[in-house]
Amino acid sequence: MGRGKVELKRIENTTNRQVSFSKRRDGLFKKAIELSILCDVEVALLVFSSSGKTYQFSSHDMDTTIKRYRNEKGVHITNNHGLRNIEVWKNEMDEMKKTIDTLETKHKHLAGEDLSTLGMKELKQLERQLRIAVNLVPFIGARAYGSYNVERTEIQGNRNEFH
Amino acid sequence: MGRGKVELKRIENTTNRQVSFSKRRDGLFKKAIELSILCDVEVALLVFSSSGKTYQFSSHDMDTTIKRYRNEKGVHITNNHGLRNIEVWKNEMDEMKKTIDTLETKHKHLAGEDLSTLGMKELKQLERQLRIAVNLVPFIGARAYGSYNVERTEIQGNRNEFH
DNA sequence: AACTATTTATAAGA
DNA sequence: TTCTTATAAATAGTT
Repeated sequence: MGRGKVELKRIENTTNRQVSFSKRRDGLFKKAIELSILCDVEVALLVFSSSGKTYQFSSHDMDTTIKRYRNEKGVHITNNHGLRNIEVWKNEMDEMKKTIDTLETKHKHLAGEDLSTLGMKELKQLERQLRIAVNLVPFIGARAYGSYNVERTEIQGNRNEFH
Repeated sequence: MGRGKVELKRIENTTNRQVSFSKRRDGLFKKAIELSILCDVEVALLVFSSSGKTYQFSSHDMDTTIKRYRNEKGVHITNNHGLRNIEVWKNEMDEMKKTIDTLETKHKHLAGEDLSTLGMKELKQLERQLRIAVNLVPFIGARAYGSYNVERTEIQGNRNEFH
């Protein structure tokens, strides 16, 4: 729209380019403002000149508009990715919680607590394991420290039988 | 530029407003593209229609351009909120990992494994705990099942003493 | 979605 | 630069 048509490519003449920039920049901002008012929409426009100057317009609030853009983008790309990662993390944490639960239960059983939840079979197995361990401890102790006094506690299971 | 001049205010007729939006939006994006190419400058344009659709153009890269804007504006107040949450999660997971490690080690000790890492004091304590447990099991078994045959395994610690 | 009468933007010239 | 002006481009209202 001028005395001659212009090709859509960088204007090589520096002066012409700068003059065109000035005119077209003003025009663009005017159009952006018009669009936002006439059509009642949210518009944000950022222009950085090659000399480093910043020109901006935002019909609402630049940061809010940028956030809105980021959110919409994020929902598409980042969020899917991020959510999936979070999902993985959650699962990992759930697994860890289960592991901790299992270990705590086993630990309690080996410490003679909460045995009422065990069946006969499990109890027998636990007893066997405890007997092996209780025999192993003084053996290891002796090997490690030479002198190792075993506890004098009576082993109840050796004296009493239940039928 | 049409059959009539338009006042710079919201077009009240919905149809007209939407048609104008469509035409002017296309025009604005065209102008933005032309400016960036002809004058070789960085341009970013965001438009959100009232119906929620997002239209965007950026001559370089939207995120880079937004960052450039933020830098110039000195807005370094990024959302550390999300990162902080992730940090909390990470710490929580680290704690859980530690808990699992500890429980696994204890579990091994109670099962008579890895005892060489224990000192004399810990060995004695472990032995005491095991004796209590091994006595407790048949007692619980009898209470729960009435008839409970104790294992016949000899308790080594009862026969041998280490000095 | 096309058309077209007008307005608006702007390239080149002064 | 800024102003002017011829012409290209955009678009409001119409079909």
